[in-house]
Amino acid sequence: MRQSFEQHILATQGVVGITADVIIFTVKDGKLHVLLVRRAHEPYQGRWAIPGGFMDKGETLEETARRELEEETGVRGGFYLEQLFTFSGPARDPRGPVNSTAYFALVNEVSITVRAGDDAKEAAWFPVNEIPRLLAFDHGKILVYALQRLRWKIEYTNVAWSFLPEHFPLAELQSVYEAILGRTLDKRNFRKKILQLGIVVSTQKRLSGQHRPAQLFRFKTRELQVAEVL
Amino acid sequence: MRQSFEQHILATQGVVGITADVIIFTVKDGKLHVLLVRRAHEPYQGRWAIPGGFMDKGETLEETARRELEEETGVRGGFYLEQLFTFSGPARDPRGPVNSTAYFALVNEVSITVRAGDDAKEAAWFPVNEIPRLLAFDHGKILVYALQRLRWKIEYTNVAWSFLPEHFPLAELQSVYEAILGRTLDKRNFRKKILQLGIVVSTQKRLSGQHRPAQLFRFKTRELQVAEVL
DNA sequence: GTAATAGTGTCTTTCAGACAATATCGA
DNA sequence: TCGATATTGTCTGAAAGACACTATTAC
Repeated sequence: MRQSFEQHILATQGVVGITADVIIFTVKDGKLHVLLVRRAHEPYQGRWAIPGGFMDKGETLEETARRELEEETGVRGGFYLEQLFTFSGPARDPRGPVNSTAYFALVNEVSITVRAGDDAKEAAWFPVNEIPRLLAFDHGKILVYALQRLRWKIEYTNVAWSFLPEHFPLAELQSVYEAILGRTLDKRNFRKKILQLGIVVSTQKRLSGQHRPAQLFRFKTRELQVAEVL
Repeated sequence: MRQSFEQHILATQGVVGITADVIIFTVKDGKLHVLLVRRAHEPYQGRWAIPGGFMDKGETLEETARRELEEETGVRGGFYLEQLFTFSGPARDPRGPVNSTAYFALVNEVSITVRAGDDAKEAAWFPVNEIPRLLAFDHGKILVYALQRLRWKIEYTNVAWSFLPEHFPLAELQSVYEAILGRTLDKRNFRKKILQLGIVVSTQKRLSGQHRPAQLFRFKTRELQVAEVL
């Protein structure tokens, strides 16, 4: 029975590669960045690409995505990962049909150390408005889609926690929002809204430079919560 | 080169079945319905399931989904189709690993004629709150997810067009919203909001029974548009 | 006291939501 | 004129968005 099932699959759909690609975002220096890798092999050798890799036997797609994320960044937790879309079709990869399920990951800059994975000879952060025009495969399209989703997500949920350390001043939270949305926000209205939503709670003070020290906050929960932030 | 790519895939990921499953929604008799099929073969023979099928060579997943949709309902256009999520993992199907990409389709009741497809011996509409407890595979979970997404989509976009004919009275649009959201809406507030949004435009009058005839409206565009309806 | 950042309050306008009476048609 | 459905407006409360000054610290 198992045998005939496999044969049926091979006969009707053929051999299809299955990959998980992970668009890894972080906020660095007040700007939203994406992690790209330079491809070490054909096809698209030398082009920048979204990190990804083939599914292994017995894995789920999410496990593949987590594995790729760890290989590239070394994060061990405290990040946010969400499935984005599955891209398919015979023409995406010259080697043959490949189904790629894209995920996006949001990581805190300080919790990671970038390193190039297997199939890549180089990995680097790119500010989202300085991304190379030509990426490998259809990765340009995928990136656009991921950005849209991220912008939506940051406005309607509490995911911003994934970019921040446990404790942070509100000004830093605001700058995360500004980096992702690409516009400045009014400080008073922002604080009012965030505090009234109750997604953060205040804690102690903060050591600081030659100016008034800021109060530190933390997120009430570091799991996805729907909340109309903006 | 092609050969070694296929061999590499087979060695590392094995043979993975790829299906597109389509959750087909319609509004009938003022209630939201889902189309289910009764499985003709093992596994889960006799159980109700979401219609779906394996991808063919050279197809995209969306083409597979459209094909399944047409097989089951005969619709030829005027529907809405959107990718939902890709479910994966070695344990979903006893025959072996299967990646299922779920789509949801919204169709106008009158544009279709239900018929059982290949792998099904029967197809039927179920009101969403009278769905059999035990569905095949993990289809119960998938359905819950689809319902969430549909409820979100109807509140924030103009997709309601997909359930309605070209011309319709506002009361019918309202009943679509009520069927999907599962609560009644105030007529005055609903009309105010919809008209002010400008997603529908008025046309002529309507022949009717023994009461005041209603004005007919049509959607300004029958393509997805973001609009905060409710 | 100065430089630097943190923190706070009011006003206006818009919109969601509650609520009930009149209009028009066929019979 | 009755039965049935269509159509319309007002009020209230909540929240978004514009806007500028005071507070606290290190030096």
